[in-house]
Amino acid sequence: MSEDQRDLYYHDPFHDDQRASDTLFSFFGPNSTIRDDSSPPNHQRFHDYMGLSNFFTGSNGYNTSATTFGYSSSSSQQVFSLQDDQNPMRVPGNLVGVTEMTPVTPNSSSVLSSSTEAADDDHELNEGKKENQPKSVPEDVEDSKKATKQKKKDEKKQREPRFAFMTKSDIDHLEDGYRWRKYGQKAVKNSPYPRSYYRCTTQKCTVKKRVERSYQDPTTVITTYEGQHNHHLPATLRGNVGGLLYPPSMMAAQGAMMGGSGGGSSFPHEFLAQIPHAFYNSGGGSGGGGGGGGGGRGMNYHQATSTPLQQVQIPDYGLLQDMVPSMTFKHEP
DNA sequence: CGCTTTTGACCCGCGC
DNA sequence: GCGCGGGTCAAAAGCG
Repeated sequence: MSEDQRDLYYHDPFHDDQRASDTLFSFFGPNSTIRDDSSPPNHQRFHDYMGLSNFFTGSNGYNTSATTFGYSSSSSQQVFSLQDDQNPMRVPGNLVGVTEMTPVTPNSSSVLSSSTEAADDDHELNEGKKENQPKSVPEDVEDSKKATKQKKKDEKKQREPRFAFMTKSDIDHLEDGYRWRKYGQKAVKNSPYPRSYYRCTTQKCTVKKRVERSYQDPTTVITTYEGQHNHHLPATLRGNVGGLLYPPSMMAAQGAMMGGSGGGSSFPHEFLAQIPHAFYNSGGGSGGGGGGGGGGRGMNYHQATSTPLQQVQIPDYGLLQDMVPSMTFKHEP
């Protein structure tokens, strides 16, 4: 694991106040932070989200977001956080912070500008690994294994862009509209909580995500997405429907959180769920793809706490130490 | 029966 | 070179 990740996991996200206050700054500038002190209706917040959404969806791609952040794509990582000063969020999962982690690679710009391609590469790599690294390696495969090794060396660290965020939730695996298959679990050093590894079950989709609970704040779940979905939300979900997670008003808009109306559900959880989607599939939400029927059953969100977020901070990301954009996110009761 | 989860083993990169 | 830790594989078990 790279240092950035290590920092994410091992630095104290919630207690290193000084650090965060030094690094956090208004994401959209003083007048554009997500802050609804005057308790505006939800759609007002979605207007605020627009800024964020535009930021994410922008004109497609990581470079855009990178430049929006004010630094080039050669930067290792980009971070912003959502901050809720005191007021409780009436949502199952409270979004705490979001982090985009671009690949740590010499030519990250190319990855950023063609992340789909990168995803395919990764897929091929994985396939190659599967085929060429069986548990018991026949001798005739040895050469190809070496070749693969060399190839991998050459292409080393063609990592997928990563995108991490923290949520306040009782459950680890928050529903985000996609289907995931768990493929591993590891104990995390210095943490009593294991880290789970998930892969998108959609064919040829190489998106992965890691889910772990913060050992500093067990109520906080750290989710890290890696890769880019090359498909829309699955039509059916286990106990959920994409269209429920993403109301048509949201789906119809370009990308996430674009809907001016917001359907009256200004859901940080939706926001949470949409971030990777919007980020990776900018414009992918066009046409209200996830129809799925608007109302009916309540969203099948797992029960999560509504614990007020007090001092919420993004952790020290090491390489990002001088680049920690943030925004304030207040929610009226 | 098909899909998902569990879990031990393995691979790999990195620091010492 | 070795050990450590993160990430992945894949067989077996579990589940609906």
